[in-house]
This record gives sequence, structure tokens and C-alpha cells, in this order.
Amino acid sequence: MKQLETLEFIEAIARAGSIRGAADSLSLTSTALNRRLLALEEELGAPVFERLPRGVRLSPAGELLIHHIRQQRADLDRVRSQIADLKGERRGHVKVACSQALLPYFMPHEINAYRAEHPKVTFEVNLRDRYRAEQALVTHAADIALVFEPVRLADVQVLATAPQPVHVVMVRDHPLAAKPVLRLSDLVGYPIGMPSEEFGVRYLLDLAMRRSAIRITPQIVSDSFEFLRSYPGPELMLTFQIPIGLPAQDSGPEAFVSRPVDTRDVPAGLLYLAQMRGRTLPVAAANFARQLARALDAASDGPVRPGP
Amino acid sequence: MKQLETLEFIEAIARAGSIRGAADSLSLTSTALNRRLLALEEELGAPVFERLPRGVRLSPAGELLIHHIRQQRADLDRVRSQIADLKGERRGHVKVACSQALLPYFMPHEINAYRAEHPKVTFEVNLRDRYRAEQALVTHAADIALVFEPVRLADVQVLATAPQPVHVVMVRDHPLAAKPVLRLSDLVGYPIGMPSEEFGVRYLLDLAMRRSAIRITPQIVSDSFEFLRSYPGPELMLTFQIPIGLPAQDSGPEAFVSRPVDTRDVPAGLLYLAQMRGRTLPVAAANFARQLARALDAASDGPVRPGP
DNA sequence: GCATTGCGGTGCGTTTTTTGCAGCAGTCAG
DNA sequence: CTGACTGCTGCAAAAAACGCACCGCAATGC
Repeated sequence: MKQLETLEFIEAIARAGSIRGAADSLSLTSTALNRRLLALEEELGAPVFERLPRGVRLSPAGELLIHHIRQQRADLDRVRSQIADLKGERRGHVKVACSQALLPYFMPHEINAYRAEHPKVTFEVNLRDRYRAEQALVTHAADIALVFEPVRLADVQVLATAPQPVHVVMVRDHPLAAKPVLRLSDLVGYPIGMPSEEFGVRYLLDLAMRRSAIRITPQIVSDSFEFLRSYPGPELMLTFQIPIGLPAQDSGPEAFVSRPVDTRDVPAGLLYLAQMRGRTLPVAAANFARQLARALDAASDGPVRPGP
Repeated sequence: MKQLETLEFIEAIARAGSIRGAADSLSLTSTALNRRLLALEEELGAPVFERLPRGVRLSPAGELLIHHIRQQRADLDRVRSQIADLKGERRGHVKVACSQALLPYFMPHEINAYRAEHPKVTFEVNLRDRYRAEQALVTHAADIALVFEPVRLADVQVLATAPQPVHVVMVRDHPLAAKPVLRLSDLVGYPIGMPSEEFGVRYLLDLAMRRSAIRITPQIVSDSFEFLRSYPGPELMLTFQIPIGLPAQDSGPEAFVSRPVDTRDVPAGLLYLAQMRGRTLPVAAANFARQLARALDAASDGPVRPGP
């Protein structure tokens, strides 16, 4: 959009940290970019960047401006989306930031279902930990976020929640697989693989252990559930996951099974569907969010995973 | 601001109802303006205006766009204001829409007090009836509104309220001036001048009469309180006003006095200070609104007008 | 019923704005 | 000191915006 071109350029400079760097990434000369910046600062009556010997950095005024720019662009996107919608074109682009647990089953399934009805809607799904998911909403890098145990929920609006008790994942013939529900004390003595600290599951486990005498020390810590899940085979290792990140219990010859941890030991966490507070979402994003909210409600109404 | 120039032009076309008309008011050729419009519609992928034989009219897409334009401009104004503020320049421009009663005493006094501290802040005060004051907030034609008995308060956020009992205004030596509080029945038989129906005072009186047997038929109806106030001299005519639109009771040799109507007959109305819901006001407007809120609180805490 | 008026849109030459190149002074790492 | 990097500035070329004259069209006035 021609209107916001200069403002986009400003954001590019902020990202690059230098005018010349941004100019390269924009396929422009530094001259042109520099002059646009100077003209804008002239109009604003205040410098947008502090000039450093090695580049530029946003000034306080620039911080205000960059916020404004992001909002302007998001607003314009929304208007364009609404206009396209009233032309009957059910197209659009939805940006989702979500926790890891949503990636293997939930998000693919939901997006697939949505695209079956609206094939012209495109998606962008980004893995963001609980803190950065909220940041993504604020900077308009994401339209909606699905986060397990978010950090603070400031500036965001909750659209739906679903309780998610922590499950232990193990190989099918693990001794503990015999029990339908596990106590924390059951786990002592087995090798443990834990997600790293930025994850909600880890947060809940740390919280639980702080309140009890039981200490579970992980042999493996990783920020990749993929890795943790692939690892346990040889060692009978236990790892953790929430139901929405697990396959249906009876879905054929899975190598792994999961058992819930007793909620007296580790309380169930909450999965949040959220958008930025006060923002009107583009049509496609709003509709998709509505679908997700229904799916989460359905997941928490019935038994989360019907046991055997 | 260069960024929004085209969008401003679009709004001008919407106002003028024709491209050529808008071009004249913008000191442009219709050619240039027309081409900008065509380019924008190209970018949007939808016509912004319906072409009529005698000009243009906003299309549905245009309605969405014009809303966006107004919001963009208001947002940009706010950012500029914030930037100016952090430079220490306490300048700015505040647009107020208010009911008639605020014009003679309250607004001049408050603006004067504010400008005493911030001389670089300029003001724009527009008389808007209860319906149009809310409209002004929504279209960003006003930053804040002070309305007596607003219509519906949708899309607006109330910052403060002050109760305002209806007063009867009369010449100093009017027979009714002897009573400290008037009943509605006291007024029967005297000539009456009433504000027209768009005013909150009239709304309250009509409401009261609908609930009682007493009928007060006005001899004079006017949308100008100035006129009504100037009229009563020769005829002992009674007219109505709320305290905030009246001089202090004991302020020297006024020709007129006022007496409250018993609130059992006519309930006190509410004066609302409001802004648009969800909007962050420019610095100057926000500060002025805070001052007004204090003034209204003070007015309703103590006795509204200390009697003799 | 026909000329007039005002409308949105278009081709073309001109004016204004933007861009790119070359080069300046300054800072920092090695 | 050297070399690489920064933001910034004349000056000429390229690009975009503009204004004029004009077209087709529909409503209006007489």
C-alpha cells in the first residue's frame, strides 16, 4: 500500500539498525531511504532515530511511532479483509502464534478443517513460547495466539480456555503404563526427560515440586518435544505432554502411550486462546478464532481423552 | 502529513459528493484527484464510490474505508501529540462538543483555567445537541463531549457525570421567586418559554409531564437559550435551565434568578463527560478531560448552587 | 426537443518529486 | 594507519504527479 510505504521503511530501519542495511533489504539506495527518514523527522518535528557511530537506534519518539506504524498496518489489513469479505471473496491470511503442543495434531487438524471450507484463506503458524506469543500479539506479528499457561495476559483478550492436565508419555510396555493415573511419587527412579523452562508444562511441574517433598531430576532437558518423544525408546524414559499434543489414546499401533498425572500432585494447566485487547480482527482471523474457541470448548466439555 | 494525503482526499470527495467539487475545495484539478481515486480503488480491488450521474456516493467498501481514514488520522494526531509532549512542548489542540448549557459559564471558565497553565494549547468548542455530540465522538470530529442527558451512549466511554436538577429561570421580581423550591403545579398559569425537543431539559420535562396530570403548554419554543433568556422581561415568562448554565446565585445585580424544580416532579438529569470508547486521547485532550472530570465531581459533591 | 450544464474518465505534454551516483566527514576495529 | 562502516549532501537522471483539453453521458432548463 502506497500510503504506508514510508512508515514501512521506517520499521525496516528499526529492524536493521542502520539505514544502509535497511536500504539493501528493501532494494533501495541509502540515499532515498535517508531522505525519506529526514523528511518524516522534519514533519514530526522530532528525530525518530538516535544517530550512533555504528548506525541508528529508535528514539523515544520513534518508539511511539513504531507502535503506531504496526497498528496502522494491522488496521489497514483488517479493512482490506473486510472489503474483500463483502465482495464475497472468502480470502485472507491468518497469523497464529502457538505453543509447541498445538503443532502436531490440533493446529493441522483445525487449519485443514477451516481450509476445506475456505480454500483461499492462507495461514502462517509460528512456534512461540509463552512469553513471546504475547509479544507477537502486541506487535501484530500474530492475529491470534494459543498458549499453554501464558505469563501475564496484559494487553491481551482471552477468547477461550481449555483445562489441560499434565500427562506422562512413555513406551507402550513401560511398567507405569499399567496404572490409569499416575502419582508424582510413581515417577521416582525412572529416567526423566523434561521440556526446558520456557514451556508451560515445565512451569507446572516446577510449581508442583516446589510444594512437595518429591524431587524429580531430569536426565535430559530439551526445548524440542520432538526430540524428547523420539528419545525414550531405549531407556524407558518418561517425558511430559498435555493431551492436546498427544494422539488419541486408541489410535492404532502407536509406540507410546500417555497417562495423566493426578491433579492433586500437579494441577491441570490452562490453554488460552487470545487476541490483542481492543483489536478488531480481520474477517478470516475472526472466523478461524471462532472455530478454535468451539473446538476448545468441545475438548473441555467432554472427557479430554477417554480412558480405556 | 504526506502519508495520509490520498486518504484525506478521499474523505473530501465523500464530503463534497463529487470529485470535481472536492478538487475545487482542495485546490486541485479533478484530473489529479480522479486518478488518485482510481489508483486507490485499483489497490483495494474494489470501488470506493458508486458513480452516479450527478456525482459519487460512498460504496459499502467506501464506508469501511472512511471509518478507517478517520481513525488513522485521529491516531496520527495522538502520536504527534505524544511526541510533542515528550519534547516538553505542552501544545496541542482540543476539540470539544457540548450541550448549550455549558457554553455561557462552564466551558469558558474551564478553558481559561487550562490555558492559563498551557497557553500553547488551542481549543475548538462546538455546540452539538445530545444526538450529534455522540456522532461527533464517533467520527472523531470531537475529542471529548459534555452532554446533558445523552441519547444512547453506544460506542462512548463515560469519564464523569454530574447530576443537574432542572431550574426555572424568571425575572428577579417574579411572584414565584419568593419560593425556594418550585413544584410543577406552581408554574401553571404563567407564560412559559421552552427549549425545543432536541434538548435534554425539554426531554426531562416531557418525561415528567407524561407521568403527571399537570400540563404546561409553552407559549414560546426556541432552540436558543439566549433568546429565551432575553425574552421573559416584559411577560414574566418562565423558562428552564440547568445549574451549570446559570450564573452563581448571588453574583451581583443579575436581572434573573433561578429556582430549582422539586425533584419529585422532575428528576434531576445527568451531565455526561465522555470520549469515544477504546480511544487513547491526545495528551492535551486527555489532560483537559481530567480537569473537567474534577470540576464536575466538585460541582456534584458540594451543593450545586448554594442558596441564599 | 434541443442546447446547456455538470459529471467521471482519458491522452499527452509539462512540472514536481523521488531516486541513484559519487563523494564528504566521522567512528571504530585491527 | 588502514579499511570498512556509518549518516549525510550536490547534482543529474528517472519516475511520478499534475494540468489542460477533450470525450461520452445523463439530468436539467427553456
